[in-house]
Amino acid sequence: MPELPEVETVRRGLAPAMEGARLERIEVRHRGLRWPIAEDFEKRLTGTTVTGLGRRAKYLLADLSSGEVLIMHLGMSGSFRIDKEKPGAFHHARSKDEKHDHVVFHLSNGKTVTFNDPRRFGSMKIVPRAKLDEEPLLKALGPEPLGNEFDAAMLARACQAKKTSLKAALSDQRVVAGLGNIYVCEALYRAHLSPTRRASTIADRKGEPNERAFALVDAIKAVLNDAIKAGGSSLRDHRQADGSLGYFQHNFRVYDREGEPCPRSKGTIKRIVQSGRSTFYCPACQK
DNA sequence: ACCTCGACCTGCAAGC
DNA sequence: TGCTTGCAGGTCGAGG
Repeated sequence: MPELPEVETVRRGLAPAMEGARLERIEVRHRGLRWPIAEDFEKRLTGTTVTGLGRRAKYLLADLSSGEVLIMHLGMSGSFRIDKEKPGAFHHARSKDEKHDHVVFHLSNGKTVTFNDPRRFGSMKIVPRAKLDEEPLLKALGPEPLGNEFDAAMLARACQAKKTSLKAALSDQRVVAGLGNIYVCEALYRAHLSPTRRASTIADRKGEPNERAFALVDAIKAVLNDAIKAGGSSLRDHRQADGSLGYFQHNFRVYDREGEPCPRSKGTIKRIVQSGRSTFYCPACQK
């Protein structure tokens, strides 16, 4: 579920609860995430204060007063929940939703932040801040799509020598960091570009961006900004409900709409498989 | 060096 | 109703 906009929405939801709070107690109920949670995880976190909560691509980065950084990834099915610990309250029986609560952060402000992840593709890792730029998880990541370094010239250069499809290139976190299956489909739709088109066709022989590269960069930025905006409003709704973060509904134009009419042409949305993942697009208006 | 594919997990919906 | 199958928003590492 979580691509860049969802992770950013989670970050914005968690920041008010976590920033400035001390981690009083860490409860790890299941160490078997994508990689096992380190044996010294609880010890390294307990007693430190979260000084800031940031994001790089789909990773959440919690800055700690200990001089370390907690790196978290939501995988496919991860989410966070904020609960207010009511002193002396009965705790109700564990519901089905709590079955996959793997890590619980008990904060000094009386709140708890719980990481839930049914499929356990998520991950958590602590690294010294001084070593963050050598961190293998982050080192190979391409530019942030909403940052200034991400532009048509850069994208064209990155795609110039590629033999793969545009879909595969945009899904590659080394080319641009934070897009996933949904937003790649949505961005290509907005840019009127076919997911099967060779990535190198957004550049000329010299690697200079062409019209398609400019359209694509604009589409990527627009679709991400729209989704973050939608996430912001869903945040307000969700917080009152059950505090769960990481999940919100928006209207995709092509994703998961196989067989439906194209919103802007006479075409019908088609589903194909590219490198093992579903791609949705309109063959009539995406060239 | 590049690219594709299987593997890691659980849950859910569709089909029989 | 129950079983089986396929599919899911990610990414790493093996193998071509």
